[in-house]
Amino acid sequence: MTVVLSLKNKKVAVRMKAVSAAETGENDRRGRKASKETRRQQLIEATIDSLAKRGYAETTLADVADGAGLSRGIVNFHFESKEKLLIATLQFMADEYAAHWNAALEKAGEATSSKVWALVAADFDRKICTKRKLAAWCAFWGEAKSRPTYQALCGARDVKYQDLIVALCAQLKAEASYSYDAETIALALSAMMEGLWFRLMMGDGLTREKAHAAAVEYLVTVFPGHMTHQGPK
Amino acid sequence: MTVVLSLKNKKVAVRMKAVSAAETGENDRRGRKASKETRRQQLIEATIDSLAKRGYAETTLADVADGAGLSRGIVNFHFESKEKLLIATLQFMADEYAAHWNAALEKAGEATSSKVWALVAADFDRKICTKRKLAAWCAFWGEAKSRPTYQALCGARDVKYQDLIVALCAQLKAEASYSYDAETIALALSAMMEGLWFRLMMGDGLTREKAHAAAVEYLVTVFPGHMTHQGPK
DNA sequence: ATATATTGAATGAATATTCAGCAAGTATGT
DNA sequence: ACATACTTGCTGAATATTCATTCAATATAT
Repeated sequence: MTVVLSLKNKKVAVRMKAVSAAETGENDRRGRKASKETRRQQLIEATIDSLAKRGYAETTLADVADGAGLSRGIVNFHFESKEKLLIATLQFMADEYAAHWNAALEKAGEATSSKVWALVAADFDRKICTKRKLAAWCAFWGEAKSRPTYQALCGARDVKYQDLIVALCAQLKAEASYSYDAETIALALSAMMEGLWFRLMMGDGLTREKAHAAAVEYLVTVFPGHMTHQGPK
Repeated sequence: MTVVLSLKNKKVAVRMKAVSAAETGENDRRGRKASKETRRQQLIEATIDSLAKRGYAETTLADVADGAGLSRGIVNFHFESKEKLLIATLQFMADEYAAHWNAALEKAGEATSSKVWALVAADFDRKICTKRKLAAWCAFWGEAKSRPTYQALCGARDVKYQDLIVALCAQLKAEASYSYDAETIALALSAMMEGLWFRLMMGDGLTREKAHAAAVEYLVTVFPGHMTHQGPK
């Protein structure tokens, strides 16, 4: 009903094209099928892609939107700002990571050694340990020091995780009277896993399997009474 | 009577004093005395500051110029572009790091164990291992995967370093017939040191000393025939 | 019909880059 | 000594670019 200026005729023509192009193919992404939550998730995935491919500094909303096959303004509609999209993305990865190691802990046996083994294995699981996700983590790490919000979510292994590792190491020490300080060993172990992640991300031909093997070697060496190369005793 | 130039708020005042400053002892930075190389170095230091303080994404040429107490156009005059300034900065840090561990290796004794000990100690030396520099490294890490130029310089421990560590581990193994695979141990060791760096940078109250102690604990455990907590045997 | 999701052009803010000009030094001529 | 032209480091306003954000128009679903 609203009357349009002369210039707008062009615009309309352009839009018509875009629409008909959209109708032809993909129902899944185009069309209005997607729920709000689905669309948010789709945008988060596109953000991880962009972070992995281009790094934090080069990640633009345009790239995210393109990656999701949607239009330019879409992010500001579903998230309020770029900043909020990035925080939601980081939050998602942190939640996923935490859920993953918690699940691994559930499935592990009662024995302390089984728990430690399971936690280490979880870190090198295909689901978590992909180049794509490691690269996205690393993109955030680079910015974390100067942004409290990121820092809180980025201590990839958060306080709860770190406390757990320390407690488990202390338990192992008590069981077999190893001589080392539990906190020191726990620090060394988790630092090593982070370093292995980092190397995987940088991708010098290091594989997940080799990285896991290095971590296992460490376990066997430090906890000889509890671990073998094949698994916990 | 000396001119103080630490406060950026007084930019105008400082600029005015350029003339009189030349007369005083301040001619190192102000005035026209600074050689091209000196000025480049000054700008590189300001860049490290900015990276450490604001992260890669938030580092602007304006901030670098302000940090150096110079004018806006200065970076494009001495370096050609922002990109080239950043590469020069990374190159500087990589050179400094390499020079540092090479020097440590020189000073170390002939024994293989002394060399390994020295390399580990070098990584946690005050000169290299400051929060400022670790933060700058981390800023580059985040971007490295998507930029070949950075990636080449960022494998903080480069090919030469990695080969050296592997060779030393193999040597120790031969001397005392440890059972592990030298490459695996070398990987674990260097990954752990990188992880410790990372944690120091994130700064959860971890100190250089504690980090070094964790690395030493590892050496003692893995090479019991060669190492003690106090040093190589 | 109304509400909701989506589009994409327009806007504006941030910031890298350019460049004409200034000033401090230096060389040459008188 | 002094003057003149020339070089070099530097400045900062102007320009160009990139990109997040906004919003009116439009499409789709209920």
